[in-house]
Amino acid sequence: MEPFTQRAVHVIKAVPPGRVVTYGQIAAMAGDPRGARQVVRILATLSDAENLPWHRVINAKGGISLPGKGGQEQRARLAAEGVTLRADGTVELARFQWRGPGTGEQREP
DNA sequence: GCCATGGCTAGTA
DNA sequence: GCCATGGCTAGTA
Repeated sequence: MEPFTQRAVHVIKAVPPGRVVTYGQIAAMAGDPRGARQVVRILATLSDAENLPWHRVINAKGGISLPGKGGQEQRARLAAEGVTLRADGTVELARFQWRGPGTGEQREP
C-alpha cells in the first residue's frame, strides 16, 4: 500500500461516529491537498477490506456524492448516528464536520 | 476517457 | 458552470 493510501486509511478510521469529513479534508490530512479523488478511489476499493466508515465522507458542499443505492445507504447510516440532513439533503458542516484528532472527538457541538 | 472532487468565476436577482 | 487534477480502466493495436 502506498504511503498516502495508508495515511488516508488511518485518517478515515479516525473519524468519530456522528461526525463527517470531506474528501479534500482527508487528502489534506494525509499529506496531499490535491488528492481528493484518490480518496474516492481508496473508499471505493478499500472500504470493505479495511472496514472503513465510508459513510462519514461527503463532499465539500456538505452533499452526498455517492450515486444511487449507495447514497441512500449513506443517508441512512448518517441518520442513525444522529447526523441530520437539511431538506436539500446536505449536511450542516458547521455543526457536524470533524476537524481532526483532538478537536471535538465527541458528538455534535 | 472516466469520475463518490474542489475552487474560482461569471452572471443573475 | 467551467476546468485543473490524478489515478485507474476499458478497449484498441
